[in-house]
Amino acid sequence: MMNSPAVQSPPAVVEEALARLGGRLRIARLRRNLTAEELASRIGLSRQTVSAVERGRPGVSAAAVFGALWALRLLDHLEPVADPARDAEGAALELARGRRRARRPTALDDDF
Amino acid sequence: MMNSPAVQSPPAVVEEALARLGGRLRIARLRRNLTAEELASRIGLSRQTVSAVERGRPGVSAAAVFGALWALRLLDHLEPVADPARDAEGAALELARGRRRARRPTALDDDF
DNA sequence: CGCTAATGTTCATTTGAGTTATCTTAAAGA
DNA sequence: TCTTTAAGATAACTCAAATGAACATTAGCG
Repeated sequence: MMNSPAVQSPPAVVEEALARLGGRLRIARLRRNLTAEELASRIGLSRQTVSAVERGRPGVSAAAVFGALWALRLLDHLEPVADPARDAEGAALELARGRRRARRPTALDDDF
Repeated sequence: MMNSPAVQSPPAVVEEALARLGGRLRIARLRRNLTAEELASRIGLSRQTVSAVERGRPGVSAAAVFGALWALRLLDHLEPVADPARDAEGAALELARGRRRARRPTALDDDF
C-alpha cells in the first residue's frame, strides 16, 4: 500500500484477478445467506473492509482476503496455489539445484 | 492492516496459509534464479516488501501477493479459487437463487 | 405497495504498511 | 579461502488501510 504504484494501480491482470476473487467471495457469502456485517464479525473486520475485499480493492490486506476465504470455508482452495510440485515452469528453469540464494552472474571480468 | 485484530493476529489456519504461500513464492523465485530485488522491481515494490510477502506477513496488501504470483507467472493458479462451480457447500446452502442481498430471518414479530 | 434491513458512501481519525537508507550477516562463486 | 553480494535488520518518514459514525439507497419480504 502507500505510495507504491504496484498497490495503487497494479497491472491489469492483477486487478482482474483481485476483482474476480472478490466477486466470487461475494457470491459465496450470499449463497450462505450471510450479511456483510455477519461475515465481517466472523473474520474480525468491519463491514466496509469486507466490502472492499469483495470489490477487489488492491490495497486490502492479504489477511482480510484469506480471512474471508477462511470464514466461508474456502481456504483449502488455496492449497494447490504455487505448489512447487505443480510449478512446471519453475522446475524447468531450475538449473542449479539446492540454491538458497539467487546470485547475479559475476561480471566474469573479461578484462578485454 | 491497522488496529484490526484480524490483520494483526489472524486465526492460526489463516496464518499458516499465508506462511505456506509465502514460502512457495520464495521457492518459485529461487527456481527462477531471481533476487528479491529483481522480483520486487518487476512487481513495482521494494525488496523488503517482497521479503514480507515471502514471510507470510498478514498485513501485506493483496496486490503485493497477487503481484508476486503474477511476476512469477503463477497467477493462473488462482483461477479455480472460490469458483462458484466448485463451491459445493455454497451450492448446497443456496436456498434463494439469484439473491443480491442477504436477509436476516425477519423477527416475525410474535406480538405475544 | 410499503416497511425494514442490507449495502453503498462519505468523513475524520488512527495506525501500520511501504518507502529509502544504512549496516550487518552469510551464502555463492572464483 | 577470500571476495562479492543477496538478504536480514533497523530507523525515520509518508500516506493510505481500516475503523466507527452517520446518512442515502435499494433490494427482500410481509
